[in-house]
Amino acid sequence: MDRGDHTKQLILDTAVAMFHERGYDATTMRAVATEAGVAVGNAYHYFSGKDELVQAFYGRIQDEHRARAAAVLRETTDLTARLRGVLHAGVDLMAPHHGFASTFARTAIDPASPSSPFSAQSTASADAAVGLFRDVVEGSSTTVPRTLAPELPHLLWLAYLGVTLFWVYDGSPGQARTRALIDSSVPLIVRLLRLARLPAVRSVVADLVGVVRGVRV
Amino acid sequence: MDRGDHTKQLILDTAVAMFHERGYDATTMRAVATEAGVAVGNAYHYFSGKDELVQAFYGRIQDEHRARAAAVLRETTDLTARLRGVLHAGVDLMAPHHGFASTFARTAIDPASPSSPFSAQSTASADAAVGLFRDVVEGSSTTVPRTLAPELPHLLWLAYLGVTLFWVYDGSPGQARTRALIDSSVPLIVRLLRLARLPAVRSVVADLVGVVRGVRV
DNA sequence: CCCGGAACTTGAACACGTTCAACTGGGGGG
DNA sequence: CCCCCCAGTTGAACGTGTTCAAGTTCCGGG
Repeated sequence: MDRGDHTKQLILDTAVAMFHERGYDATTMRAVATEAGVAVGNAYHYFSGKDELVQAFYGRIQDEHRARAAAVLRETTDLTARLRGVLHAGVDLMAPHHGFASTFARTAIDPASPSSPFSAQSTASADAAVGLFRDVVEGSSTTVPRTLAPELPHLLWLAYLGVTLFWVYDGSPGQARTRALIDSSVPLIVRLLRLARLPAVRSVVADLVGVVRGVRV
Repeated sequence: MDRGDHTKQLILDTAVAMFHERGYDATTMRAVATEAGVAVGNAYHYFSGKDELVQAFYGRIQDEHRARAAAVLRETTDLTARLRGVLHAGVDLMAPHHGFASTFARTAIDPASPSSPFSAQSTASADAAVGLFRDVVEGSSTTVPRTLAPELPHLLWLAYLGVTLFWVYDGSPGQARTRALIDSSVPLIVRLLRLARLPAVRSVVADLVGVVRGVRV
């Protein structure tokens, strides 16, 4: 633990508090530095830019999500409940921060940004996320068709990203529509998995797996 | 035609040229104004900000896409060919601008931005796009299941947005992977439409339609 | 011919994110 | 005990997007 770690946390906490109070754009680096009692240049000693403050904050949420998801997975082996629980846990955690969610989406969408889910810098956290959905599936009482099994965790991760994107756009009170989306689409996904066993559907699923495999980097 | 329309076009043309030469960030409003032979304030008289230059440029591409798509639809009634043709036309048009595509994605992803596909300002162009996919389906020789028909154009538009997002991330030469994605997923979509008639699949489709209807604004 | 106003044009000024050369202080080697 | 080193810290300075009060040009009506 270096000398400056306390300062770093202080700056981050101050920034997050101000993001909530005023929003991202209205929070200036000067104001964050002043409020935290440091010089503006010092903030840049710990964070390479304003974006990185948001990234660091999102990193905290991801850690917390993994922890809460693990708790959910300990409770049940029902696939629907597991998937639903993990997705809801994510939405629960992000809910207080919906106000500046669009800011994070804006930087995350840029393929060149380190905070993009598909960037080299995010490989570790992306792998962790895919691993989480692997746990969701493998620890469940539902057996997944062989052809689909290897791709399913990655597919569910993409679905989670999609839900997150929907959440960003969701202006309904308490993001109720995102909750509704999860509650209606999770059972649907599980039903689709059962359907994938039908002979008539199988070859389509095989092709679908091929497409998804092609999308992977 | 107002007095200043020529100036407006000149500024936009200059900006687009400079975006290609130097990229978005390295193109300053001062440089655009100087190069176009106007004062910086004048550029702001015609465009409310740097974003709007990109938006205006994208508007041009959308118009061109509609025109080329119409040409494709005149040629064939085969649904696969129609859908494939319309998607490829879009990728063809955007191809020369892949370099600063991420810039556009960055502003378009913000729900508060006028250039977001889901914003109030984009309603007209979104309706036009959904209408385009309605033409794709209705002018084809394939008959679509009744339950699915009302939602299909909107669904295909969302798929198109997805393809566009994939294209933004596609670093392969000539965005070949996006082409491959289109070529493999379009026949898959058409097969899924046929599959939707199976009694065992029907109720799932009904639920799927319900989810999609819930996603709509 | 003149005048009023609207469209158009100007560039200095502002606040911002970011950089960087200079400074400080405390801990470890001589 | 001293000195040196470097992580930690400073704030002025740079270039940016954007604003705005002030000018200029142009057209239509009196």
